[in-house]
Amino acid sequence: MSPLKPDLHAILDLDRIVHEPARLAILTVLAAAESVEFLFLQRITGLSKGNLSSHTQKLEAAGFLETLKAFRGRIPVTSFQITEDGRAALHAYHKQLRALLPKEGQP
Amino acid sequence: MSPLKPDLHAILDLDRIVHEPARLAILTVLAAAESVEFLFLQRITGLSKGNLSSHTQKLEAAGFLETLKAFRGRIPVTSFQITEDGRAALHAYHKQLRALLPKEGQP
DNA sequence: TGAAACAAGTTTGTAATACAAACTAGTTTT
DNA sequence: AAAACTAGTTTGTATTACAAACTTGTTTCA
Repeated sequence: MSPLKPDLHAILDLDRIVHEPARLAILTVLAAAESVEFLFLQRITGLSKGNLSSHTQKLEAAGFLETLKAFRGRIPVTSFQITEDGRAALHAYHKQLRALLPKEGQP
Repeated sequence: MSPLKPDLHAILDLDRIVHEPARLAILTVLAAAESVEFLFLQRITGLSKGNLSSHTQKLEAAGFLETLKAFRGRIPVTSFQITEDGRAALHAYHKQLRALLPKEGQP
């Protein structure tokens, strides 16, 4: 069988929740920290508040992160934590990408 | 500066034309052959005709492939060829992905 | 011969999406 | 107490991915 075919299906089967750049960026940050605050996330990603809010909601609906609402003094602070499922999904996504990326300098 | 930030922008700057899985699959096939016929492409990707047609149109509009219409006997046959721009975009995309993928087995 | 089935794509309609503007609810400043 | 600020969410919109239905032509069959 052609060596191309499996790669093609790997491409078409990529997890779309993770594949979206904004969400991949969010998960990447969350994977590197215990927990991350909304405003910090907004600043380093450059996403608008509305857009960030909807992506985190989508990631939460997928079970890939948890939202923690707290107060600092009297100001509300929303933080996010990646879940085990989220970490697994991110690793699986990385693995899929590695599998379909040609080696550097390959035709 | 945090080592995370550049990666984040690499993620958010991914070329959306190439990033879409269906189109990435198409470009991947085209990059491996002189030219590829519509129906062959449809069969190995599993995309519907309509979907394949609109993705190839989008890739053509981006200048990433060329559409060649011919006849085999009296039956029309549409073939596609990746352009230099398309190949460059695909390679750039691969490079960006490599840059942002953590090494295997890294936290 | 002409009707029905088939081939190769394209156009059209639709549901889902990404995104930012506008809004909400509360707090601090003036 | 009014104005300005903070932290997010909801709403509206333009784009998109996708498949169903259509178009144009060819072959088969009655």
